[in-house]
Amino acid sequence: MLNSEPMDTNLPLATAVRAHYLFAGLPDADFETLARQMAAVQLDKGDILFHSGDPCTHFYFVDTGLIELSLISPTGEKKTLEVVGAGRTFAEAIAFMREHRYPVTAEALQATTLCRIPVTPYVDTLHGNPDASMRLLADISRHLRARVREIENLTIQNARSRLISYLLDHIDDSTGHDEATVRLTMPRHVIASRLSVKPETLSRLLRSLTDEGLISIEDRLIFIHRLSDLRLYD
Amino acid sequence: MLNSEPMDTNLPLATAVRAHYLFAGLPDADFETLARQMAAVQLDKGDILFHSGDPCTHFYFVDTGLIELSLISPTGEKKTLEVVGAGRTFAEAIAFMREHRYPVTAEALQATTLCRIPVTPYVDTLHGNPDASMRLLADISRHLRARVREIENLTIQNARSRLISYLLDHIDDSTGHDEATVRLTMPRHVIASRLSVKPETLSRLLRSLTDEGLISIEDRLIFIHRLSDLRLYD
DNA sequence: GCATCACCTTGACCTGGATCAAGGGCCTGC
DNA sequence: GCAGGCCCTTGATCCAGGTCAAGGTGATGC
Repeated sequence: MLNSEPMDTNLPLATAVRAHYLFAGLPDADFETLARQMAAVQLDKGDILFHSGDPCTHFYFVDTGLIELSLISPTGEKKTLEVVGAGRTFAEAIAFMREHRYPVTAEALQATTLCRIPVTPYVDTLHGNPDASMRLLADISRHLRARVREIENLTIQNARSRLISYLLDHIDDSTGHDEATVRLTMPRHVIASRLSVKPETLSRLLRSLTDEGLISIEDRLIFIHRLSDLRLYD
Repeated sequence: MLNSEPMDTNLPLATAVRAHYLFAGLPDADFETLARQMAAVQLDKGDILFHSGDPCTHFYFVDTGLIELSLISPTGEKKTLEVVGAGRTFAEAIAFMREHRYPVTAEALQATTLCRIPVTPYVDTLHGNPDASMRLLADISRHLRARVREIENLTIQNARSRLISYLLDHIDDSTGHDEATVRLTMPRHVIASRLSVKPETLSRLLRSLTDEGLISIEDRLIFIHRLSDLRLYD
């Protein structure tokens, strides 16, 4: 279950947070003050860190594990917005939101270690640190850009194109030739939700790409035979 | 056609920009410097101010008129993201984007007067103005929030619910009782695109709400008979 | 060894919204 | 006045993707 404890600023976790670009620009003194107010949080798979609509006072840094950020309808349907892995922060954009409530739900997809950072002290340090403010501006702008892209995908691409874009965006090993591999790090139903389709549809789409000879699949590993061909459909 | 000229800082346009919250926090001297680099822009209906993908160096303040921000697919399909009216800015979030290209296309829906503001000098003034930085952070966060809402609408609501939300969000005259009116300020096909449906579908949806007695329509004016009833479907 | 459960696939069928086609109302220019 | 454009509505039909139902596979526990 969910469990948190004050953080020792000498722990490796503190060092990892320090290195994150949202904190890298801060003077030591400011960071120390902040760090004393951070806490480590442990989550098991399936634990919910916060629900959409909960009052929000902290944002988070992922040390290990995976956090799924999703929207959930009154009828229980879920849309995965993003999956955040080690070394990244999430929910930092809440700092300046009118309604102080999380707009999304955060759930651990596996056992996860987080660093919880209180927003108010962080915002306070921004006042004296133009550089840090610029970094946060860049960060939030990047999120905004990503959301605009998502809307673009949802409205002017179909499910097949979204899957292809997803594959092309998640290549982990490109041999440099016209082929590549993608390792699926999340359960397929999470990927389906990220792509805004049902798992059945994802399964059928992967099937049809396979049948057309564009990819082949071995468990969680997907081989893209000809990147150039795949991109034609993007 | 598109036409621009350097701006006299004594013009009413400069006063209007000065009053906008992104500038209200700036010291006079900083604003003066900025204002000297601004220019007024006139657009006719249908003029395109910039296309998605164009290099971006300016953002804009709308003095009069309406600007449609949209995404356009290679096959020419258009999705309206937002329509910006008098007194508001747009494209300010480009300031911190990696790729210095507009992510959307901006088109005048009617004759429009804008003030064009160069990004770089604006960002420069932010360094010395923590308050202005905070305002921009709040502004971009609000945009981000709006996009997340849009994704929520697109994925977990259907077209009918989106229309109902739209109506409820655009009430201009609420008598205080359980009824209200909505004036459609844009052509229906633009509203359709904002809702991510085809004009035919919007027409049919309005028809069915009318048939169910929830609303009645008189040209560009929609009467909501019982707000409470309409909200049940939201 | 086998029950259970999570995860995934496959098939048959359904449906919301798109597409295609036609027509009506109302401007604007000649 | 009327020709040519929007802009919008309505009807008929289509289809991408959802829903429902039935397995299959593999991991975990007893």
